[in-house]
This record gives sequence, C-alpha cells and structure tokens, in this order.
Amino acid sequence: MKTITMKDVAREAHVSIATVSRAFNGGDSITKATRERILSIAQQLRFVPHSGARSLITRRTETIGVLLPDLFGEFFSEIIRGIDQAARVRKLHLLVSSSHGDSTEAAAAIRAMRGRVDGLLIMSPHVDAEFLADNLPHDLPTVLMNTRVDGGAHASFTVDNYGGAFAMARHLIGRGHTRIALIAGPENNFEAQERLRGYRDALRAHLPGSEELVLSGNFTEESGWRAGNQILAMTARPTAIFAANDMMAIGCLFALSEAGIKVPDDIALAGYDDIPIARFITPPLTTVRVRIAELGALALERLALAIENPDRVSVSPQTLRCELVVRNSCSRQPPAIAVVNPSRRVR
Amino acid sequence: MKTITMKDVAREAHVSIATVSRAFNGGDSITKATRERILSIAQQLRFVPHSGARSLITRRTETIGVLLPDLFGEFFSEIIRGIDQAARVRKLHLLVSSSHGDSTEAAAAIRAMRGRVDGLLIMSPHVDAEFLADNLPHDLPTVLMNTRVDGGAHASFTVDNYGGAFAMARHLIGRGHTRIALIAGPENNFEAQERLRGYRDALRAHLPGSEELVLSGNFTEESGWRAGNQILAMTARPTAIFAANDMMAIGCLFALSEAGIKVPDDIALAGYDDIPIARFITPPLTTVRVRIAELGALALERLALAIENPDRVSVSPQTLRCELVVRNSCSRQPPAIAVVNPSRRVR
DNA sequence: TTCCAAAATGGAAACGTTTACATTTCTAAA
DNA sequence: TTTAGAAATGTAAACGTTTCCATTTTGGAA
Repeated sequence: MKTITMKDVAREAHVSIATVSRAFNGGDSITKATRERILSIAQQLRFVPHSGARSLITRRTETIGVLLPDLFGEFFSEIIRGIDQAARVRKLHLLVSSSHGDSTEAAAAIRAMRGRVDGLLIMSPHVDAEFLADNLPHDLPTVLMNTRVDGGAHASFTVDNYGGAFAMARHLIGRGHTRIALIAGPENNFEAQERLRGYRDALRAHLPGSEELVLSGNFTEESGWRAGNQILAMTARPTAIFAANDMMAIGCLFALSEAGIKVPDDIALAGYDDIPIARFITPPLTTVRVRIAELGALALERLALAIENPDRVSVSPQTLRCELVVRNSCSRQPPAIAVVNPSRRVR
Repeated sequence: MKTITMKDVAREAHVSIATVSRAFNGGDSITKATRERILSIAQQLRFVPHSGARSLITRRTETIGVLLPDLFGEFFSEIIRGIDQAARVRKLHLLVSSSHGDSTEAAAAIRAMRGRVDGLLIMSPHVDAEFLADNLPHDLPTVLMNTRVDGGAHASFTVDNYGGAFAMARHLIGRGHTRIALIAGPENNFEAQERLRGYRDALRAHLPGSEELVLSGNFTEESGWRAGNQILAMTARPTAIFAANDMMAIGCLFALSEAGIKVPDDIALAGYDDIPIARFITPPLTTVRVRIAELGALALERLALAIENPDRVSVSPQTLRCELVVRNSCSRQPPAIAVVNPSRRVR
C-alpha cells in the first residue's frame, strides 16, 4: 500500500524526477518518445500526481473555498449549482464548508481553508467587517454573497431584497388591497430585514396612512402555518398576505385551507424566492424570483477575476434585481401568468 | 502582500519554527507562557497555518472528495446534505466535483483529488469496475453510492430501487388495478433499470398474464408530460400510471389535467423519490420515499471508518430499503396518508 | 552549591512536487 | 570531422509544515 511518487516513476524510467514532472506538465522541452515512455510507465505503476505537493510550490490550488450557513433545500442547492457551473467553466474545484453555527466555527472553517484554496466565497450570517478583518488571511481574495456589506474591503453580491419586497407590496396595492399583512422572517436575518423594509416603504409610499400588519416568522413552513392561524383569529382580517418567503407562504396556505378560506378568492397570498414548489401548488404562488444560481455564478466569476488579477480588484458591491412572478394566488380575475423559463428539473 | 509563514512568527517571537508549530498543535511540551506569546504574535501578524503544507507531511487532509454526476435539484441537494451532516460530525471537509459529463472528465476529477483528500465518495453513471481500476490511486479509500456494483473491490451503498418499484406495483395491484403503465427512466441509467425490473417482476408475480405497458421517459418533467399525452391517446387506457420518478409523475399529471382527466378519480398516479414537491401538489402524490440524505450520511460514515482503519475494510455492498408513501393520488376511497415526518424545510 | 531527571527548545530531515540553472546530448552547418 | 547552438536532461533548492533527535534549560533533591 506504499504511496507511489514521481521518484518511483523516475527510477523505473531511468530518468530524473524533473523529467517525469515535465512529462506530465505540458510541452516543456522533452522528447515525444521520452514523454510517452514515462507516461506509460506511470500508467502501469498507477501513479497519479500529488496535487497537494504540486500546489505547495506553484502556489495555486485551482480550488475555491465556499462558506455557506446552515442551509437546506432549494436555496443551498441553487447557489451551489450556480457556483459549480461557473467553476466548471474555469476548471476550478470547490471546497465547501457549510453548517457552521456560530462565528467561531466560521472562523475555524476559514482557517482550515488557508493553503487549500485560491479564493473564498462567503455567505454567512455570522460574518461582518470586523470578523473578516480578524480572520481572513490577508492574501486570500474574497467575495461576499448576500452578506451585510462592510466598509468595502471586499467585493460583494447582494440580492435586491428591498426592491423585490417593495415591488410585491406595490403590486398588491395596485390590485386594490388596502390591508396587507407581512409574515416576516427572522429578526436578525439581513435578508429578512430588507424584505420587511421594502414592505414598509411601499406601504408608506403608495398607501399612506395604512396600518402595518407584521407577523413574525422564521422562514419555515411551520412558522407560516402559525402566522396563518394568527391571521384567521384576527377580527379585521387583511385582504392580502405577503410572506417573506415561499415556504412560509405555503405553510400559511395550509392554515387557510384547513379553515376553509379560499386563496385567492377570500384572501390573496404572495411569497418570495420562487422556489420550484411555488408553481406546483394550488393555486400557483405569486412570488418574487430570486436568481440565486446567477448570484453564485457571478460571485465566482468575480472571484476568479480577482485571483487572476490581484492588483486590479474592484470591490464595488453589486446588486441583483428580483423580478415579480405573477401567478394565481393573488388575483381574482383570470391570472396573468408571467413565468419566464419554467425550469424543468432533472432528478 | 507577502505570505506570512511560521518562519516570520518564529523570528518575531525569537523561537524556532518547531516551537511555533508546537504552539499551534495541542499540548506537546511547551510552556504556557511561550505558547501564549507565540499565539499573540501570530494573531497580530495575521498568521494562519498553511493546511496544504501541513497535510503534505501529516498525510492527512481531513477532506473527503465527492464526485457527483450532472445533477440538479432535490437529489443533489439531499445527498450533499446527508454527506455534509455526517462530515461535520467528524470534522471533515468536502471537496466536491460535480457535473462531469463523460468518463474522461470523471477521471480528471479523480486525479485532481489525489493529495487533496483522504477518501473518495463516488456517484457517477460513467463509473464501473474497470474505470475505477484504471483511474483510482490505489491508496485512496473509496465508497460508491448508487453505482453499479463491481467485483466488490469497494464498499458501496445502493438504494433498493428494485424493491421499491416492486412494492409500488404490488400496491397498485392490491388496489385492484389490472392495467398499470410505467413511465420509465433513461435506458442507460442503472436506477431506472432497477425500477423497471421491479415493476416487471411485480406484474409477473402478482398479476400473471397481464400486459406490460412501458412508456419511455428520461426523468424530466417534460418527458412525463409527453408520456401522459401518449397515454391519453391510447384506446385502452391504463387505470394506473406509475412514473419512475416524481418529476415525470408531475409532468404526467399536468398532461392529464389539461385533458380534463381527474387524478385519482379517472386514473391513479404514482411516482418515485418523494421529493418535497410531492406532498404539495394536488392531489398529493403517492410515491416511494428514497432516503437520499441517509444514503449520503451512511456512505460518508463508512468511508471515514475505512480511512481510520485501512486494514479492516468491509466492502460488502449495503442496500437501503425504500418505503411506500401513500397519499391521495392513487386512491378513490378516502386516503390513508402515511407520511412519516413531513420534512419542514428552512429556506 | 551540585547534580539529575524532566521539561522545553532548537536543528534538520522529511513530505512530493516545480523550476532555475547547469550539464549533457543532439542537429546540422562549416 | 569539427563545432556551435539548440534541445533534452539532470541537480538541487525551494514551497511551509511536522517531527525525530539532540541540546539546553529548569526545578528540586541531595
């Protein structure tokens, strides 16, 4: 079970290890005959170059570190998909570290990446400017995703949660709703805060004097269900419910149907994210599409650029627009479905 | 932008690099005072140990390589989740490489992992015994997931697709159906083949003399839709449709409703996988639950064991049972819902 | 104070590559 | 043939750690 190294191949082929190295790495000066002999010997010895040792001296790992929070389901899947897709084009590998519950764990994850990656893609609620300043090896290019932007030390990509929520609230107002409830996300969650802010500002701007109806939730289906029941118990029910994400909208929908309340006839319902499930439920959910995969791809692209060109780095934060996806769940009249490219998914 | 190494810390702290190393690695013999001094200097120098160099000599990377095919959506997300969860417990990192379209790419991915990982988790349709023999560095512990099992050189975990499909077909037969169609998956897909085999054997065993009705599909929603339309065009329609995965079942459901055919009243419909969407559609889909996350977790667990204990490796293949999830989509009588632990998902 | 074991520290060789530089071997023109 | 220049190959020093030994320091007991 001995490890086979270049030295073994070199001995067997009666050459120096430098020549073996050259045989493996492109067209340096080496005879075709020698290369082929070496390669064939390597083959029959089952030698595979040790990329770890290689990158120690080349100072390149061709790998990107990806730090994600404790995420399940669509969101995780989508962002990784986008990153992976872009990484693949550039022939980069992905070292992922998800599920770190607190900032200590996040710090440990970052440290563990040192020397294994050429750059870092970070999305973490535990991360802020100070944390990064303290824990980031200062020679490691880093791009932030959907993270509270700091002093501008790093490039960052953010989804326009504020704009999307604003647009959705305005849309509901445009449909004539005057009592619009929001099922909010976790209080300490940056994205949830932005969506709440968008809702508030839209109400202030387009429905002045109206009452804010904010129910608390935590992005889970269950919390949406609970919020739905709270709404059912209200004396003056809203005519529209805007859930800060689709899973809560779905939970809320269940609570409503259990009580015999019809969507959209009795009450309008909207979500946020446009997860795949959104178009399959009954009624199909009006929501805000977040181009998560695209976010990941863009972030990786920017990071790759920063790695190739460490001097000319732009750290200007970039925001991705969200788009309204109008389906049946909040219209009494025949629905104007505006599904762009209904993603068909392979198992 | 110079890289900071132990040497710098050593110089600053007036000690040797050996001592710096000891300060970082647990309780070797080193004074508390020295350690703290070194650590504090390291801190203010923003030194982070280079894990790459470290693992070159320790011969441990604390990283597992994960090879996945070109997968989107639930399946990918779930298996990664399971793997990640288990890896986290063992403090292992994950180097993922997905989306390799052919065996050449898969081989390249494996080679690139050499020296970066302690073991390999492979799920790939391009992989068979010969491929592995040719491309696997022979000192790299490997566990296969849902892959055609070979001569038994490696441990493997497989979902009991045959058994699940058999059980579903038997269930439909038990409900009194005598004409049962199968929408099959891709012909060259191992899992699809097993599901087809399960369907066939169940028919042969429990409905002898009955006709096999196999429509082709490729696991996409669209192919399910097409198959649905083929069924609509049949003169003698089946009374039940068993789609080899949920997405095709959903596509088929759309085709049926477009034609005004009611499920389950006019025709019964069943899927396979129990993806989250399955319980949200109308009617909720009867399907076979595949414990994908568990598969990933088990595979990682086994791999970790093999790494710790390279001598005592068990390569016996292990099969994971599937369970029937009976919902509304194939019962005329009031449904017997048997949802175990309806997974609530966080965004 | 002296001495000894134990504890702390330092020196240097690994780990498996790449690469600058030196050396050898070719090729072809003189 | 000789010979210069190019092409092929070899030598050895890196890369940033860990770890085996050897050496120095420490803290008591004699």
